[in-house]
Parts: sequence; structure tokens; C-alpha cells
Amino acid sequence: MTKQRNKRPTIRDVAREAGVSYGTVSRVLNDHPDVAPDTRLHIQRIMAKMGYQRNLGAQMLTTHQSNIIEFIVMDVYFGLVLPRMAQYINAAGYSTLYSECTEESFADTLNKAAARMVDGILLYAPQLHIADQDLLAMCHGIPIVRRDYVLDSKLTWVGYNQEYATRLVIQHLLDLGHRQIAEITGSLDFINPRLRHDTWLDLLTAQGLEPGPSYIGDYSTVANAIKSGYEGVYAFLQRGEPFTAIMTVNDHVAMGALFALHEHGLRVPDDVSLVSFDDDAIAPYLIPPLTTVPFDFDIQNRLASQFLLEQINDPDYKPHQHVLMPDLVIRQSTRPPK
Amino acid sequence: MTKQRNKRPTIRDVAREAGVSYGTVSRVLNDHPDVAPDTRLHIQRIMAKMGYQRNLGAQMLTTHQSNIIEFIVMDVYFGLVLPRMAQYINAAGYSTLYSECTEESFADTLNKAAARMVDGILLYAPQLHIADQDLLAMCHGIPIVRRDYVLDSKLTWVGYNQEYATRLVIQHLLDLGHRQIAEITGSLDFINPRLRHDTWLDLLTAQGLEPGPSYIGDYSTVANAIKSGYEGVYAFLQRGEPFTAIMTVNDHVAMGALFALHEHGLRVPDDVSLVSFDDDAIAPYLIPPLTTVPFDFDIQNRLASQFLLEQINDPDYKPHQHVLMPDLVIRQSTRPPK
DNA sequence: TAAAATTTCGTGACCAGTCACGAACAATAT
DNA sequence: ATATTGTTCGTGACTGGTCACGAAATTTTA
Repeated sequence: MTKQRNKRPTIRDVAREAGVSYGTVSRVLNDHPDVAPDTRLHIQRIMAKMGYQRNLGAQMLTTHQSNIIEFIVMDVYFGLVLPRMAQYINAAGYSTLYSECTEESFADTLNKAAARMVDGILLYAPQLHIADQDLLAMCHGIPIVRRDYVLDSKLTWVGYNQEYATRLVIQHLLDLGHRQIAEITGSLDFINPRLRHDTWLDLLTAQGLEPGPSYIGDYSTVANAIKSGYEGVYAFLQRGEPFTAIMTVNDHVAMGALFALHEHGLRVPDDVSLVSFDDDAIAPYLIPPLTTVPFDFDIQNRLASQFLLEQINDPDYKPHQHVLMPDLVIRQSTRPPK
Repeated sequence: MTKQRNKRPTIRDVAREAGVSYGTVSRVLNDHPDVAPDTRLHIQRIMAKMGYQRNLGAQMLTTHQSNIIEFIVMDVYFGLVLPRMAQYINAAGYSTLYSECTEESFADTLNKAAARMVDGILLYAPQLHIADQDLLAMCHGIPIVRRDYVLDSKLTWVGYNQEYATRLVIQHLLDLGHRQIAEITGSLDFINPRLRHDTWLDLLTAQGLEPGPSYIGDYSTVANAIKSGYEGVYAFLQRGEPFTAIMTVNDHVAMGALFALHEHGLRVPDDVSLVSFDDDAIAPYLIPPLTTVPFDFDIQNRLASQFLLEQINDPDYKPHQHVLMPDLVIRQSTRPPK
């Protein structure tokens, strides 16, 4: 009784067909030089003819690597970050595993990554505060790169200088003559909101100004971000807190704020100036187009994946931090106060 | 000379430590009933103590499955689709592999999926026209579910009825009194634009109306979508084609159109009515809030992953097509023409 | 022409699990 | 007390690759 399942050909099937030993087939599979050019060609032809595909389970078992890079996202569900990241990973011949986790499930996620023999980890976790050695210990030796601005880490990361970005925004508003500058931001447990909030505070108090009202929302999803912007403005108005300009944590928050201002008959930029961060695709198409600080996600993704690949291939890779400096794109949402 | 690498404990290490055979350990690992309750507990304790994690490569090799579900996206880079999908996949104990591909690389992607012994495939490929048996042949027996409205397929898919959705939109505009209804859509090779375009055409000609101008853009990314809406309106105005209402293929296209109309001093809905599809988070926060047909991505993702899991676990699963019927959400972007 | 060096390839051990088979022992039925 | 049944567990074969070692064949050198 023969097994009639449509089994895939193995390395030994190919060897038999080609009249060589399985070792030789393994060699052509791994581009090992110890094989004569014409036998290599012959075997490659046979493999193509039989539709041979290497069994990745077996390969994992012996080599302890999986040709997978895992992209772990924590506490944030933008989605948009992934597609380009995946392109860079796949272009390098790896597959992309995507995981979301919370602070509690983080250790499990990393354990599973180790069990999967993942070759590298890209981490996007703007809320995660962790000592380098703790993170390394959890990673089981898997190379890791953070796609974040992580001031206190000596591991490899890529991110925009948040203090500098905030300074651009605040200075622009001050130059225009604004003295009551509000902010609508996210949880101060997140790195970026925290850094921007602190910078905002520092710059204004350095000018002898009272920091304008501050609203802490949630920008972990697009829908929440818009809602936070909307509710932030409502909170300011309800509490009667004066402001002539608002700095929002991203463009979608600005969109919500814009809508709320409009509902109250406040015009941007005539009555209120609005500045945000990211320069998402929507920013130039809001009415009025948004003054914002472009954070190029694509560049960050490209650099992060590039550094990770270098780290994977170079056994004595030296971690380094790549700080990007943003510009300010001035559009029509800012103007001197009346 | 002992190997001092920090090797992970194997099933046999656990067995030795627990004083049983490796077969027994394998049994507790797989919840096999043939093991006494107290030995099971004992072994579980040992495993926890040693930090044992099953080697997934070895498991793949013998079981021919990987506990991975692959989400393949083709020709489209929304990104937003993924996060929720991943949650459902992960909640079922699978890892999520994310791949993007084009029509050319599709076969390779599926071959690689087979080599990875992926347990199931979720396919989001609104542009892919392929006969069921061809698709099945490419899948190497891996269960597959499409997250799409694929009229001519008897395989499993989930999607909103596009003709019905279009009818809602057009009927709404007709009821308001519009007679010159334009459309800004995407490539007619895509299933949804094609079906909507045809329905738009049919309904208007059935009313004895001349179909309004049509612009074919590209909504494969958010940025392109907005730009297409913008350029569509410009094209209409430049060519002097009259219209009192526009049906756009999604909310971001509508956003671009809104911006272009505003630039030309045309007010929505006073001068032009605007309707779109999706009800993305931005739709209620545009000015004016957008009348649109909500396509609940979350439901589609949940159903698609649910059907896939059923198909994976049930050997004689019968494929079926799940058609969702949308509503129309009327906001402030539509009004009778002047 | 023989010795040495190089190229090319076969062999076997190994990776860490799974699973069918049957043995040992205890529990129940006759 | 013996036969039968059921529970629990050990054993060995197997999955499909990788890699080090050494043998044969071929080329280069003395």
C-alpha cells in the first residue's frame, strides 16, 4: 500500500533523479563552492523540473534560523507603518512576521520569537521604558532594532529628534507672536508625547510665559486620534482656557481639533493657529492645509531594517543610534494672532 | 571540550530531569490523554522551571504545519487592514505572516507559503481575477479565504455587496434630484471599482440619464487616493463637464475632491454633493461630514479569519461566500441640487 | 612518471520533535 | 484464581535538511 499523498520532493529525491548524493544537492542549495559547475547546473535543472522547494522546517532544525524577521508593535495600531517595512524586509529575502503585544505579553512574544528562531526583531514600542540589559536578556540573543527615538538606550534605534522638532514648532509660533500656546497630546508614558510636552513646557517657561492648556488624549488608532483632537478643543473651550494656537501630537488629532474649532465658529488660522507632527498624507488636504513637522516613516523604516540586516550579518556589529532632524513645513494653518 | 553555548533545553533534557521518557514529555506537550494526571503536572512543572520552549522547526518537520497564517495583500497598500486581522489570527494561537506581492510574484509567494508549511492563507487581492481551480492549484492544498467580494468564485470569501452599495448611493442622489452624477474611481481592473462603475452606468441609463463624467484614479495608497480625488475634480472642471454630484471610490478620494472643489469656490453640499464608500475614521470629521457607505473592515476581518480557522480544523469544510449588505450613512455632504 | 595538491563528491551523525506499537502493570470480570 | 480490559509509559523509526570528515578522481608539480 503506497502512500499516494502528493508529497513534495525532498533533497534525496532530487539526488536520486540527478544521479548524485544528497550531500551534493545540499551543496548547490547553499551555494557551496565544492561542486563542479556542470553538475551544479544539472542539479539546478532537475530541481526546477521537479519543482523542488527546500523544507524550511528541516532547515530551521539544523541551522537555528528561520529567514524570518519579526516586526513587533506595542500599544499602537497605526497599521500604516507596516507595509513599507515589509517591503524592505522582503527585498532582503526574509519573510515578515507581524506581532502586536502589550507590556504584559511582551516577554511571551519574545519567547515565541526565540522558539520560531526568528533572525531579527524590529520593535516599535513608543511606550516601552526598559533598561538595555533587560531588553537584551529578553531577546535570547536575537538582534533587535527599535524604530523609535529612545534617548536613554545604547542599543540600535532610529528616530527623529523630538526636542528639536518641538522647538521648531514652538519657535515658529512664538515668532508669529503667539503667547498662549496649548497642546493636545497623548499619554505622557509614551516617549514622544513626553519629550514634546517637556520641551513645550521648558520653552514657554524660559520665555516667561504661562504654558497654555494641555489635553492628554489617545492617538493609538486613527479614530481615537481624531476624537482626541475633537475632545481636546471642547475641553479647552468648556473650561474657558484661553489659547491662540494649538500644537497637536499628530495630523489626525489636528483634524479633530479643526473640526471642533469649526463647530464653534473659530476659524483656522484667523482665530486659532494649528501645528502638528508627522505630515501624514491628509495634512496638505485639510482646509486649511496644515503646518506640520514631517516625520518620514519610509526613511525610518528603511534605516531600521537596514541596520537590523547589518546586525544580523555582522557578528561584531556595533550598536548605534541614528537621530534624524526634521524640518518644519509651513502651510496655511498658522498666522499671527489677532 | 564541552559545548558551552547557551543551548535551549530539549524534550529529552526535560525527560531526564523529570525521570520519564521523552515520549511522555511529548504527550504532555500535545495534550495527549495517555498520561497520568500527576506525572503530567510534574512534567509541566519541570518544563516551567527549565524554561522549556518547543522547537518549532522540529515540530514543523514532523507535523507539516507551522502555526502560521499568512496574510497576503496584493496591489494595495492600505496597511490599516492588517492590525485587526492580526489580532484575530493571534487570538486563535497562530502567528501572522504578512506578505505583499504583485501578480507576477504571486505564484512565488504561494510556493514560499507552502515551503513554510503555512496553515492557512488570507488573501486580499481586489485586482486578482483567477479561476477557482487555478487558485487552488497554486495553493498546494493550503486552505485559503479571500477578504473580498468575488462574484465569480465558489471558494470562501467575505465581502460587501458592491452593486447593492452602489444602488444605495445612486438612489440617494436620484431621490435628492441629482441628474448629473459623476464618479471618481480606481482602475476598472479592480473588482470593486468595476462593479460600482457598471452599476452606476446601469442605473443612470435605466433612468434615461446621461452618465456624468468619470475619472479613473489610483487609490492603492492613502496619498494616491487623496491626489486622485483632487485631480479628478480638476479634470472635470478643466474639460467643462457638468456635474452636481460626485460618487468617489473611498473617503480619502472624497477628501481630495473636497479640497479641489473648495479651491474652485464650489461649496459642498450647496454646489456639489459628495458621496463615498468605506466610512473611514476621517469621514465624520471632514467639513462637511461625509455621506458614505460604511464597510466595516473589522467584521470582514473577523469573519474571514473565522472561516479560515474553521476550514483549517474541519477536513470536510464546505466553502461558502459571505455577502454583507451595507447601509448608507447620510451626513451633510449631500443635498438637493440648486 | 611518481608524488603532491586540489577539486569534487559520498557518508554518516545530528538537529528536536511526532507517532505507532507494544510492554508492564493495575483494575475489573468470570 | 485466571482471563480480560484499560491505563500509562518506553522504544524506535522517521521527518528533511546541514555539516564535518575523508575518499576518489583529477590536476599540478617535482
